[in-house]
Amino acid sequence: MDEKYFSKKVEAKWQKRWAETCAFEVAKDERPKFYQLEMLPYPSGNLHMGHVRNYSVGDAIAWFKRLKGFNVLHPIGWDSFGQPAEDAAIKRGVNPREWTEENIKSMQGQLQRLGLSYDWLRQMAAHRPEYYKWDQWFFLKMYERGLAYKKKTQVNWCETDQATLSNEQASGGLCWRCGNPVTKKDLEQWFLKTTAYADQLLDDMADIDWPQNVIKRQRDWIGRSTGAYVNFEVRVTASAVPAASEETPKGVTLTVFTTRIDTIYGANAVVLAATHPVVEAHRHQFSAEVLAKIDAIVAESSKPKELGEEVEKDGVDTGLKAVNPFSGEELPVWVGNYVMMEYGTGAVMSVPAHDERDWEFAKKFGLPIKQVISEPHLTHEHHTMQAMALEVPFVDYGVLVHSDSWNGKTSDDAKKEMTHYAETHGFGEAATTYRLRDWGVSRQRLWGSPIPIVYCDGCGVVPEKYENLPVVLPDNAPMTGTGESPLAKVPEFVNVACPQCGGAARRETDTMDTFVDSSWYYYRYLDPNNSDAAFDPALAEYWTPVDQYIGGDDHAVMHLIYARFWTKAMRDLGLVKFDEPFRRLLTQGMVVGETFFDDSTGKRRYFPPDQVTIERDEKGKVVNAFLRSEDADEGVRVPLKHAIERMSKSKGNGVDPDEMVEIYGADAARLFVLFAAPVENELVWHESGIEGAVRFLQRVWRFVYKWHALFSEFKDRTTENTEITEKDGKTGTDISKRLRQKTHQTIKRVDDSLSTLQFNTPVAGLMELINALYDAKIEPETATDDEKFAVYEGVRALVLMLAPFAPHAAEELYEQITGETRGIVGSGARYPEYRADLAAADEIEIAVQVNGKLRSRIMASPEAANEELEAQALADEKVREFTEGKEIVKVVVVPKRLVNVVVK
RNA sequence: GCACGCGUGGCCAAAACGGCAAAGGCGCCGGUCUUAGAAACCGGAUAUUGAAGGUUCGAAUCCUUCCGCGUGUACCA
Repeated sequence: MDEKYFSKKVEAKWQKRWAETCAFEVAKDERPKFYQLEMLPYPSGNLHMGHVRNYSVGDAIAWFKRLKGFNVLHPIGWDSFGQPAEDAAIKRGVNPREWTEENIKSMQGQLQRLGLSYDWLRQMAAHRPEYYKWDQWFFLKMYERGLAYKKKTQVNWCETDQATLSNEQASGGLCWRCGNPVTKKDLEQWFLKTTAYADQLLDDMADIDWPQNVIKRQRDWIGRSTGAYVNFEVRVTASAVPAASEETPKGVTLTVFTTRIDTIYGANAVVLAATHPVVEAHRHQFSAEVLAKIDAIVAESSKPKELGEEVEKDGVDTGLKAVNPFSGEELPVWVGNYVMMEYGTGAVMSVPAHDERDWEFAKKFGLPIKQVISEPHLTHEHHTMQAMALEVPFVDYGVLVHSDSWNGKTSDDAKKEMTHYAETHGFGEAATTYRLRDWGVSRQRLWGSPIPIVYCDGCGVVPEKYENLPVVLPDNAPMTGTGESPLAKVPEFVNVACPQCGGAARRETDTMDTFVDSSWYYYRYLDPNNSDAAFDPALAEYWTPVDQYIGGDDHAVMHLIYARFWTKAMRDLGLVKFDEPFRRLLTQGMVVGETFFDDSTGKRRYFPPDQVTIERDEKGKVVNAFLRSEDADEGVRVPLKHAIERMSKSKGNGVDPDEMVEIYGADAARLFVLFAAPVENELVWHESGIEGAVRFLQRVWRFVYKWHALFSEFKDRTTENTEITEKDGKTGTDISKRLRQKTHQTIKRVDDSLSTLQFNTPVAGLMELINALYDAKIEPETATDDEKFAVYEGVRALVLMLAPFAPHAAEELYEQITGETRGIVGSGARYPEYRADLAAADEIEIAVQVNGKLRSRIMASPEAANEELEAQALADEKVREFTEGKEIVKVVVVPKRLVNVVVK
């Protein structure tokens, strides 16, 4: 054993050993399984610290579960379709496939140098025909079941990326990739019917263990709201219509969606989206002024909007009238810019007294405001005097007033009864609407899975035959970056015989959104080489669902909704038997770093840290930062500002994982990343922090080095039954007893922490344990048998518990102390056994307070009765000083913790 | 604007049910070693837990208000 810890040597040795022994390759067996999954990376060519964090966490869990006796499936693959490959092709003229394959190769090397315990034989890559064949297979299955369909719509279009975006990808009106505003464009698109599963997507979240914020975002995204459709009959009044127009549309009704049918007596108008069909149908009846206004609203709404921009209410009275079916009142029909055709029916009843938007609208256009819901205790007032003027809209539930026979009902009751009334009278029904839209999957891109559809003049839209899959991407498509489908320019691809009639036909030239690939990749890992099916359902039955999924929360609505949708569709195809793919989800925070910049010119100019001189005060707080003199213009001291920002090359605060591994070792890098902050928090990268991780590993190493010769005399060292008889812990010295106590407390602490997905606290626990081993000051030469055993037990446990965080070092140390050459994984070593009797002290310290202030401590057995503790506390000398001559009001005893004496 | 989350030494952070005088790491200070520094090792100091009220025998932990920060979201009827 080397006296010092050399990370490179240890890591090389164990990476080689693991590979040779196929240590992490698994197959179905008798053990309980654990499926540990991390979000697969896009093969950009470079790993960044965010990946390191994600995969270090996953690897820690994988190791922990292995030590706990599970058969752990821990795979990795490549999300290798997507835009950057195309960009590289356009910019540098490289072949996207070759570019992608090379990147995969280099990133795999980076992952291996980190020593991540993946089963490499299970890798999948989305861009390979063996994989995307099954994208197409699924697409056809969905097509058969009506879950894939084509329609012409306004799609979200990013001018910068020249790409269509799904609703999820255009959230907030900004492109998810480049952050630029999104515009609208009319295109024929393929859609997957995510809305068919809207209720399940919402309701099944009750059964999964996910972070609250992700669940909330999905819930908001699906946006189910329950209410009612209510029909308003449209009338055209003579006065509002140009004289030329004679026709009075008969039987035209406007259906509005409302969640507050109880407020219907307060409606002052029906407001329509500018593109509402009823508006379109009556265009010829509107005055030029009205038409101009409507067109202006349409034009305005298709413009890109800045994030956070408030759009002022606008609208126009069309002159049409609609009849409130409850009150019979005739209401004006307006067009309003705040009503969206995409939601509900594109028509709302405007109730200004009880809705903020309607309130604003009514205020702007001077429409009447009538209160029909009252706070319960004010109901009486509303009936004895005129409605009091509201100062703000009253949007809460309450009691109905000014609503004919419904007066006095609560909002809750009225909603139910009025909906029922509308139903029985044929002018409405209960209804549920969703914000969730179907998933637009067509992309006018090359680097994705071709959509397996053929257009035949004779037969129309024809699905490709299953036996013709995969529809392979041609290698020679011209890439122009103009936004047209590159595949359309490849005649050999486009021109094809119709699968149905054999006649001349054309292929669909759009490809699928790359989120299709990531919707089911975790099933392909189960059976990566299967050429007859996406995977064998029998394997899925053993390995899936995924037990623990880890990734960034930027995928909270996109990937995670699509993957859930896909699983439900697969379930209905009979491929899996569960509803949810990911039992437990963990979202890790960003890795950020300190940046230094000069913004005196109004623009931020960033400088890498090695060009910066930092001044600190006596406590170490940064007070000033300057551009290092040799890098600045002569004689000028340039003050710099500093901030904590997301790592990026342009800001000079990026950290290259390879470099960290080179300098400090993979173990230290991983240990630091796990220790520095709770996983879900931001992680601020400090170079000094990783040095601390190295110091800790060295500290453990030194301790093992000091003892390993002695341990080698023990026989059968892999278990706790050494020749040194294990004592029951009661007969040993105080020192060995205390050490064993710390060891067993740590065993429990680390176990509990890892089970609850905390990674920083168990590392702290291991640090405390090594500190305790040093602090015990036991020397190999002079130690008693008890002490030797206590040290051995502590070290062995420490090393095993270290494996999830620093596996290479743990393996090496384990071999050194136990002599086991097959290693931790190879020998199937288990997590150390916790013994509660040893973790508990036989005498514990009890704090004694007087009036809540700590005044003394007493020693007592953990089993001591409350009365005993009370008596002992009252008898305590220091306590008596404070209770002397005072009346004891009461004594509070917290078993095993403290006694509080309350005096007056 | 709305919703949610957070605020603990200079920094990152830990503390089941409210219960000891608030872990661990980084940084800082001192010492050993060294010609000196760095590294390494050893030792040390550092916190009325954002503010103000309240509940309680007892509050970092619960409640109220305020301040500060972060995230999500935007006319969803």
